[in-house]
Amino acid sequence: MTGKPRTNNLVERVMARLGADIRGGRLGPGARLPTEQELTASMGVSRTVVREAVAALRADGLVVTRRGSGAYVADPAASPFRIAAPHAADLGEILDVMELRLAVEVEAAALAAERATRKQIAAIRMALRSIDRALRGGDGAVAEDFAFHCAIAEATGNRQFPRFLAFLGNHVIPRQSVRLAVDTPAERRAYLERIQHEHGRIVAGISAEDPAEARRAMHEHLTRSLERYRNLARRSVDG
Amino acid sequence: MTGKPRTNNLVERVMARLGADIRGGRLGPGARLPTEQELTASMGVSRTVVREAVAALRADGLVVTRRGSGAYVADPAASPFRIAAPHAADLGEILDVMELRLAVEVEAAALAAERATRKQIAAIRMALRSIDRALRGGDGAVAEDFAFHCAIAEATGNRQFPRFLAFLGNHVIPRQSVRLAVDTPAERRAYLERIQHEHGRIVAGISAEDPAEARRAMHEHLTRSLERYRNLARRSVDG
DNA sequence: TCAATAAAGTTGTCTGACAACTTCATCGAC
DNA sequence: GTCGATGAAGTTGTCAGACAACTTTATTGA
Repeated sequence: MTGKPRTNNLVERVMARLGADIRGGRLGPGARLPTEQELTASMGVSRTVVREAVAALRADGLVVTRRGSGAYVADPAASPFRIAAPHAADLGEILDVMELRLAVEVEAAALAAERATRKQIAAIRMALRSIDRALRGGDGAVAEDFAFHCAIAEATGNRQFPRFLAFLGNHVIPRQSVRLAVDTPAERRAYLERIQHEHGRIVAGISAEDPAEARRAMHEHLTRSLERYRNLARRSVDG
Repeated sequence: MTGKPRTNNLVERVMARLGADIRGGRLGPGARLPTEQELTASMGVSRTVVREAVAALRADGLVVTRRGSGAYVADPAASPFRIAAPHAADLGEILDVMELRLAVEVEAAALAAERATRKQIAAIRMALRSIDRALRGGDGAVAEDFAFHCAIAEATGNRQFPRFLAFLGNHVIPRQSVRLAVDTPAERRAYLERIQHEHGRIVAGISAEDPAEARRAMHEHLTRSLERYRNLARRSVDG
């Protein structure tokens, strides 16, 4: 029924079981975990393995340990927010995360329009020129595109924005790389040029210190990007 | 100079050192960590401690281990995004996170307006009535307010939004509780009524399937909230 | 009844050992 | 000389036992 364990790693097996008990609610906040002795017995592993598993769960913020007393399920309020790397296979999950990214970037553009320093605007402009250069070189300019968006996030003056984007960018920018394979060179050039036009409009909004315009421009830019990706998802599902 | 270690926990001490080496760039992605033997020697702890520290770092996604080969700094692209619970003392950090929340909630309102099912809209309306009831009972309705925002996040149909909000809500809703202490009862009632009026406008936008209006309403609502908090921060700093 | 004390239980740390696997140098055949 | 096989050394994974530090509970005594 349960099948063989997917991993040879004993620590992960113990982690998986305890993690499931916690997240599944069988062990509520504040509940005490089985003692190390009980776990070694019930799972047939050594204390070393149990302790490493608990150490990992502690690092995840799921449990706290009290010497002499036991290990307890942590208050969820104290555990940090995490977004695991979405499985590349799960298109739905990727789309969900992309929407979250859109939310963050749209506001970032508006904040950048309100607060960007001259230096930061110059950095954004430079990133835009880097994309131009890469495009003229026949490149997809994926890295340059990402750097451009990061420059805007930096210009918010809010450290959470670049942090968030830096994470998402690593996972959720299959844009060009995924898409370019299915297009003709002519379509591709047209597509990249339109992208760059959209970028230009975003920069104009920020430079003009017009948050509403910056927001609109970024929103349209990312909505189109999302829409393309959604079509791709539909296509790969239907046919 | 460095002072005594803040923790008695040896595992955390080793984690702190390795984590600092990694995040500080002294150990770049792909770099190999010192062997367990070297770490036991250089830090004067047992192998047990070193192994638990490495297990924790692995759980954090900072390190991957290869049996027979060594432990390596993970590709940052594979490590999950985390927002640690902001220190309550650090007002600037809280404001930063609140801006991130604003970004997410504004888009959530728009998505809810596009996609909410009848059932979801009913849930939002019910949450709104719960706030009403609590207010009439003389309560601050903090929990009910949070539930209202969560209901909107649910109505996006995107699981990432409620997840994100569920985390932030636990940390960043000192709104009323902080503020109410400094106001007269009359001011307080007026304030809460205006909040509720803003809520009503958000619901109207969502019900009318008008994303632009829902977005505007939510944006104004949260911007005011943020502004109040900013003033509070200024006040507590200046005087 | 209540406080001090003892005992049992639990996590934290140390030590030593072996298994499983990787890496690299050495050696031998061609 | 080149290339593959072999073996040794090094490294992580797991097990076992022990003691220290601390908490909780039960016992005892006033």
